[in-house]
Amino acid sequence: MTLSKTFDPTSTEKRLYALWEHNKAFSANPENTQKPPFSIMIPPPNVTGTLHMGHALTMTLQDTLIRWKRMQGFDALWQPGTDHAGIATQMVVERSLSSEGLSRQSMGREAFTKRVWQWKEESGGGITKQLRRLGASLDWPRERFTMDEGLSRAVKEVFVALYNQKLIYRDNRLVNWDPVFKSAISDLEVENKEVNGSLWYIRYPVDGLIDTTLTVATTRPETMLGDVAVAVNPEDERYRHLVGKQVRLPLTGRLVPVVADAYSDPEKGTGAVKITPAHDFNDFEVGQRHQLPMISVLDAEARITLDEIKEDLQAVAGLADPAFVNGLNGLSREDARKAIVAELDSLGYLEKIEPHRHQVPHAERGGAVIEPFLTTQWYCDAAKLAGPAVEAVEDGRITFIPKQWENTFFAWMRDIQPWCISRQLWWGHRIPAWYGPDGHVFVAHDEAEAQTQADKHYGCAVALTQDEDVLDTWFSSGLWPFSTLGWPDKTPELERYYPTSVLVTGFDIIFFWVARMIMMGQHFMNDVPFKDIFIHGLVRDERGQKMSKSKGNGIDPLELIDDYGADALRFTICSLTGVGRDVKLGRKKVEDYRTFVTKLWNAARFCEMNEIRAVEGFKPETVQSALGIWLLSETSKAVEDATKALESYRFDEYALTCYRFVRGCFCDWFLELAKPVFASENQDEAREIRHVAAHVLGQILRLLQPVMPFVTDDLWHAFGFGEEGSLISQSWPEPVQLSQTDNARAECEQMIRLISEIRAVRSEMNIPPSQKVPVFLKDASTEITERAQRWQEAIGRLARVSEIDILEGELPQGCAQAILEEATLVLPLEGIIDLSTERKRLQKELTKAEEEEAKTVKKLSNENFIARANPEVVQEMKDRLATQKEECARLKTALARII
RNA sequence: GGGCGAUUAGCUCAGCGGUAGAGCGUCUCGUUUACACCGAGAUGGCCGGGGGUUCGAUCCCCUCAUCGCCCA
Repeated sequence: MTLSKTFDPTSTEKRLYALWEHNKAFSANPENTQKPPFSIMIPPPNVTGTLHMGHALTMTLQDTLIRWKRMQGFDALWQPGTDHAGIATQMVVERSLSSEGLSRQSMGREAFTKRVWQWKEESGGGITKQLRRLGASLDWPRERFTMDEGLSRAVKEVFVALYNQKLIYRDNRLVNWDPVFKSAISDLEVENKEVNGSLWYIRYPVDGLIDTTLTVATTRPETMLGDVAVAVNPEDERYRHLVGKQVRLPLTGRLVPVVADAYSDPEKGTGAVKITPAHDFNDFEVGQRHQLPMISVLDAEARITLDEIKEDLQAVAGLADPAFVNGLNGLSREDARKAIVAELDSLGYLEKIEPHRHQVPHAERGGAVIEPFLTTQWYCDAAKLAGPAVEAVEDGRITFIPKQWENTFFAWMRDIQPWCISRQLWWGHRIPAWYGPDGHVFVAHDEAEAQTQADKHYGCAVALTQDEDVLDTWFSSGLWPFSTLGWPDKTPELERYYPTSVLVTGFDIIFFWVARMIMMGQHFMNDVPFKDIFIHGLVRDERGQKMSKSKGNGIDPLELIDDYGADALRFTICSLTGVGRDVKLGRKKVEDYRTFVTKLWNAARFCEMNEIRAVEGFKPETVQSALGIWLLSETSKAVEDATKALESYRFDEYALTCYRFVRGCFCDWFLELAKPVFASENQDEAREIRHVAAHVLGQILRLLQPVMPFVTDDLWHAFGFGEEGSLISQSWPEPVQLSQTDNARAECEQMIRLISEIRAVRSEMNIPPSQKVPVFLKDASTEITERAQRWQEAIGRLARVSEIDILEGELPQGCAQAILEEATLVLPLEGIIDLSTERKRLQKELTKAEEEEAKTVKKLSNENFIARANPEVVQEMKDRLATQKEECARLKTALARII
């Protein structure tokens, strides 16, 4: 076959991916005990999700690792799947219902759930198709979904077990409440946003002291209906005399105590703070410390409700009017606030209003202002589960890369709060708890089991009703590393792939997901879920801005793949993934790295044109030519570096190593130096160089397969290395140890330096490449001379040299000169160059060389250096000085020769 | 307020005790049998400021500044 002029990513990607899938090239094989296992769990994307750059980043890294390990001979499992994303999915389906004039309430739970499943089958999981476009080699037949039967069984099993172990319980406490969804949400799903608000200063009359008021400052005046105390700092002299007294609340007329509590900050506001335990997390704790009642005055939709206070409303002239308060019933938070502030103002209890910037909690999804809300929810005792999870990281069974994330993990785990696991949604794992007529709870795997428990408990048959709520999506995600492998059954997969090898994810879900997997894994599997955790950064745009829909600065990875190919995108991502750094990615970067794909393609075309084909049984040890040995040893170095880079998750170094080797070594030097060999009479050498080229091209394709799977496989097949689609299952290259490479290396490196020197002189002297120039060697060793003779053809082509010879006698007029070790390269250019330019050029070189020499001299003249530094370093400096001195001397001589 | 990270060439980033590097950009030259999605060459840096440790600091320690993230 003949390679087309350019690489066509689109058709190649489509063809190869289908072929790989057809060949089951991504399949793990738990029965194959010959190979050691290596496994990665995909962080399950949201089933409503579409591929964004964040996915492209994390999946590219994972795919690179899994492809690399597969080549290294591991039985590699990359476990695919998606999660059911309770809130997000329910939102999506409710939105489409509302466009049909329907609502979830009107259709009922069962019909709604059915509808969600229907949506999932038809439109959900589109991301799995998109991952294929990226080239992700996931073991698709093993794809899982958190709502699958198997995973649901795991969820029930875990819930029941934790309940029986008293690690799951019900509790009435404050939760973060989304008043739009009317559901509890996790602390972690709350985003605090700084907003411009106000601080309202309100006077509370002190009971029994005429004309004495205590002024509280608050950001939420509407909650004063539910105030149960005013707190002042016990150290605060201003208020000490008031502690133990009571104040009368404006509007409601209730009496509440003044308590001393360190929570009150004397520096903030007036130093006196109103306490509303049912509507503020800090106040809740103050309330508990002082055994204060909790009064809710907002309902599930964050509207004023008077249910708990209407009995106690008092009429106090000029202070409290029950009619006003009754009028607030059903008002939104915002409207109630306006009405209350206006009323306080007109009654004269509003002292002042100050502008105030403060944090307001918002729901991450939907964006509603979160309301702390007092409800009964299911909780998981995360503190108990955290212990063994922390230990696993402490004793090194789990390693974070980069390590500093361990501190973040520890800090959160050591102060972990009870985990609210119930959600007031319909889409998710319904809580396996049933209630008897008196509210007694029975937790069981299914209704029958609950019924049996109930029958026993009550001594007679009673009707049970199941808990309406579902579990937090992260509850099921926390089980992902073992539930996907078949737990609670003892499957071969579970036995073989748990614990998994590495988890690759972003730092934004360390708490949400990573920590929970470790807790659940330790508790139920009695082992860590993964050994390494590679935490990568976030994808940002070129200017370092976070990509977001609202900013409109996001880039669609699929568009990039369409325009530049998946290989280019993947290579760009790897190149930019340093340790612990965000990835700034723009279209331009991908465009730039695409040139590398093209370069590889063109190099391959050159090889093809020169009849370079895969050679069966090639033995690197038999290579005789300096060029061949040099390339093979450079290849070994690249293989070693690339492997080391991948071993330490240095994707940037891996990419860079390949880039430099292919471009800087293989293309720029080897192929160029090979041209004269191919053109020469020496058929033996030409054949050998062809074989070396073929071998190294094969090594390059192997090295790049993990990151650029498409173009490499295409070439692999084209060059006859193997069947189409077979590169993925080839072995990872190993460095070869050649004996006696020193001479060959020295020779090639010296000739490269020689060519570079001549090129530099020519370029600086502005000699056009079309003009060939002879080069004479002065003071050259026989070694250089012989080498230069042997490489005459190559030097001629690459340095545009007409002939290279030893300089007999004196320098001709008008020469340019360059220093190469002990030799001086002389380019006779009379009439072509301006002598003063050459003088300036040499003078500049000399100045630079003298500066370097001076540095070394300074160092060596420091007695302390000689006495205290490592002797090897001292010797190195002495050698360096000798070289520098010689170079300076030669440059001076060269300068002196210019008349 | 607490914690973490960053600060190196115009830009994006490596390096992290012993002559400051890459890619992109810029400038110059160029179409020599793979490649203009190209080649050759050059230009470009008080390695954020100050102090300390050391024979020697971009690198280790302290401190300040600026920016970013997380937690309150």
